[in-house]
Amino acid sequence: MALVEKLGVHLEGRENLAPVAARIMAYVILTGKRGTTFDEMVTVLQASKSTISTHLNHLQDLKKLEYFTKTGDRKKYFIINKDSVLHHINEMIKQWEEVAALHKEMKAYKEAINEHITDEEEKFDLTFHNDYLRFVKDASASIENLKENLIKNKFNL
Amino acid sequence: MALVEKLGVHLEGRENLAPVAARIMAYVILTGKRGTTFDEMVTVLQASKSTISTHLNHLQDLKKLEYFTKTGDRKKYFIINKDSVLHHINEMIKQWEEVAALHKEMKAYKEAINEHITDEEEKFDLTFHNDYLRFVKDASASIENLKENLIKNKFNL
DNA sequence: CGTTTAGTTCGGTTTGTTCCGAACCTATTG
DNA sequence: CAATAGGTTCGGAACAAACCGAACTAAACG
Repeated sequence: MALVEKLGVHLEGRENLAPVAARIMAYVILTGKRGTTFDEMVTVLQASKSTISTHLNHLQDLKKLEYFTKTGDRKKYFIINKDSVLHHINEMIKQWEEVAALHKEMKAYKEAINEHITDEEEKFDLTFHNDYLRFVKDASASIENLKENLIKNKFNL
Repeated sequence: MALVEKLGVHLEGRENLAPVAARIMAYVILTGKRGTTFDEMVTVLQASKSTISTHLNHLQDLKKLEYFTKTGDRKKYFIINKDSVLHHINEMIKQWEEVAALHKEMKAYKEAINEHITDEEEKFDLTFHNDYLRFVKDASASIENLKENLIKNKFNL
């Protein structure tokens, strides 16, 4: 349980989730493949049914959780999304593309203004955006690479 | 101003900053090296002096902003921290180290439990943590690499 | 030494988030 | 068909954050 809390705090900041939502994730991760049920979470996390219900649905919408069932059993057994690592990588790539697009827009804005300025000293310095763009480009490339490797490894096992 | 808002929204989510704090960052970035003053931000961002003051100090504590002065002028001219790209990279590395440490702790916890389980089927599956650890390790390595390159380029210019 | 400039501090209001309980829904079971 | 299991939905309470205005400080100017 100490680990659940610790991991919970981490996830709360990192993925910005509500406290209970983060604890659900933490608990599900630490429970592993046996899966955990709605009732178990209500008991163990000491939260109300409504809170668990809401967050559980939200986490499924975000594709962070999924569940399996057992024949002759109405309960759902929640586990983390099987390709959450891959999903996470894709999210990162998407975010970095967004950042790159923003920097390009800012650069274009500054370049447009620079055209109307004669004094070289007054002109916008673009190195910040250039540095950032290179950084993002390289970072994206290496993440993309990791993604490929991960996919390969998945099918070679 | 549309760009300030757009970039503001982005920074708000990404660095989790308060709305006005994010807009300050956005405005400072888009103003560039000429720098922007307290008063200018009060006017242009349409926020109170107290709000600007508080956030400005907070952003300086976080090393996101710094200022320069002009002789015979009491105002401070705010600009983004000169090595914010580097700072950002270091933050990322630190965060990933944290993630790695957590995964190691979870793995250790699961391994300890596995020892007391005889049925192979019931044992915790550790591939998730192993995948994640490899991912983090590789990601850290490539970011570390980018950092080196960036530093080299800075001094070769 | 009174006034202006540049900014800080504090208390309070507004706004937003997070969680809960109670009522409700829909299968299944005795 | 009443009861139970396994949830969902909604209104509101409790708490936290973000922001503001007013009063304040500290340096510099006239």
